[in-house]
Amino acid sequence: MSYWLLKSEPSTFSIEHLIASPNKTTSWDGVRNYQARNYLKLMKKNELAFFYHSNCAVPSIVGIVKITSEFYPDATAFDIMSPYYDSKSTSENPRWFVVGVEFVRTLNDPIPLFLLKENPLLKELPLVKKGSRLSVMPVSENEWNSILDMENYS
DNA sequence: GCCAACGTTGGC
DNA sequence: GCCAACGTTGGC
Repeated sequence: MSYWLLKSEPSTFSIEHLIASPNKTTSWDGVRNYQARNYLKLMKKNELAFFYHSNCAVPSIVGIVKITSEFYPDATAFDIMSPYYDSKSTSENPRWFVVGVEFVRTLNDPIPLFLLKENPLLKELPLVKKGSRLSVMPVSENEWNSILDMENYS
């Protein structure tokens, strides 16, 4: 059982968008970074992930989601009208993938990035490292629990 | 294979 | 809006 963290810009797709989606479920599309993609491919059904809002006024972990389906090809890469189109990804040889994600809950209070950075137990989390742009990352069980411990103190 | 140039991410 | 850090591209 692994834990994860997924970044999204709320102006593009926020956790409110996820709640408003059919069955509160979506396919996590548009990942176009090899390291992030490789983590997507490791995700197993029923594993949990934090939902993080990036590139906004107060970047924060805002909720928890569950993996509902393991990786399959990202159709947006085949769609010439999509901003995520990639001519090098074909249905015969797909380059990019999605997983299915379902809303679990929002946090009682979002945990802002600056507080995550202050927690010495999270020093190794890629999210808090300078210059880190990774949009899909693993979270260790200890880190997962440490973050949940912060939920009601922020 | 190197690396300069470029485009993107994302905190601030 | 700025810009540092990063990843990718492509000439050589």
